[in-house]
Amino acid sequence: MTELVQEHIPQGVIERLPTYLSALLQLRHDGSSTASSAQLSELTDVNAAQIRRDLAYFGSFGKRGVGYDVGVLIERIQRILGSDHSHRIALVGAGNLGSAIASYDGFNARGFQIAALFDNDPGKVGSRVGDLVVRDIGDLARLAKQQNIRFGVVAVPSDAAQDVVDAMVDAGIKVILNYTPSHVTVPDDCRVHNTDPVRELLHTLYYLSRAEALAGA
Amino acid sequence: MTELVQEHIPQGVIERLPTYLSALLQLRHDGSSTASSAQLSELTDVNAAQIRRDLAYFGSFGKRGVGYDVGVLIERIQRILGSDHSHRIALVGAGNLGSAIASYDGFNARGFQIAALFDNDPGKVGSRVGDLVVRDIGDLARLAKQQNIRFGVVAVPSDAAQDVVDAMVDAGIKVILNYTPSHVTVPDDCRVHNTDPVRELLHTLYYLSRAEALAGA
DNA sequence: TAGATTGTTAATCGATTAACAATC
DNA sequence: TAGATTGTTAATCGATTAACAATC
Repeated sequence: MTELVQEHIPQGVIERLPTYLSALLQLRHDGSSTASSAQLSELTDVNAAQIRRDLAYFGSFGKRGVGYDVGVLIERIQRILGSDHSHRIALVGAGNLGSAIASYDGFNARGFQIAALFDNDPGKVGSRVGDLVVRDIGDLARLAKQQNIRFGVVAVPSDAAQDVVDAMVDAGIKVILNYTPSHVTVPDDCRVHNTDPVRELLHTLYYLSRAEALAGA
Repeated sequence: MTELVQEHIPQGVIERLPTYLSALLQLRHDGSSTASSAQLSELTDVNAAQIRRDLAYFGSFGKRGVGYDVGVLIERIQRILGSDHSHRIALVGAGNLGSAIASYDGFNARGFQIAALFDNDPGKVGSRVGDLVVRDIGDLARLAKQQNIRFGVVAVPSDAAQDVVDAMVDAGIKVILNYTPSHVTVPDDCRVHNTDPVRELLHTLYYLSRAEALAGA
């Protein structure tokens, strides 16, 4: 029996699922076993009708008059997203940023595991960063293929970004998180997400400027 | 003479302006003096008609038959966003992550300046990180008010996040970039942006799972 | 003038939300 | 049964885009 899924699901829906999941994980952590769309709305700043509508794209997971079972909904959303099992990540760059990412506790808790840490500095290769031993960047392709790693995180100096990305693509990595401000290119079957803090600041700056203009006027 | 600006501008428009700005800065860096909406479309993956439509919310900046003057458009977008002058940022946390952010070269290049770095560890206070001297977190409010700092970046351990955010709010900071996985709360007149890499990975994971399901079937 | 490209309209497309019957 | 809340419809709202007259 195959799952019934509508042919096209709006991107906005997919982007909100992780938000719902975060809220649900928090609810479970706090000991709640059920949640209504109204409660989820409170926690996520998403309209309650929209939450129900979004979930309905994938099936009916709630009980009328009762709400949603937190555990069940977590499981269903994780299944939909494909995070019902752990995914391995290759992290490249063992400097300050790489070390910070390697010890970031947000990955493991939510289905991602940093499987290997690479650097091109012979002085760093072999040293430990948290639980990881720094490996030579030359081993990336072999290890990534061996372990079927499809996620990569780039935490190297800007001017090395494209080279690292190219190496990741060659290694079969499909989703890349780029922490450098460099614009990098990848083939069509890969995705890059640039974590550009300035872009976010610029966008909020617009609203801030207007609020201050109003207050000052 | 006041600027003519429509009463309401869609949020999507505001969110795309930084994208256009990045492309234009790159074009200027590469020596181009004019750009058509078709060229910008190529660089940004945004429909050319939409770029023209978006810009038209704020005025008419181009020349028919010619295109947009890169320098002029950069200046106009920076003026619209409020990034035509530099903004000071207070960074809290002088660990690996804080040190990496302090030396991130993407801020200065685009109108943001890390004005001060704070930590609560007496062993770190007074030491240097790049060009900055680590200051005591107790000095945040005084310095932020003195220098009219309205941007804050949180790079501390998760369990200290809310305390730091509270201190930032007290110090008059209005826009906060939270690098911890903790959910933090702020008053209505402040904005928090959580840089949650897992959220982005989860969302791309959905598409990746489907692509692989198709390929495997 | 001929060619190019903007600014803008009007049509399409898609997402959001209020409302409510179904039902736990 | 009465109360609550889902799942879903239908209406609204808003954003995207093709098309083209204006014009450099």
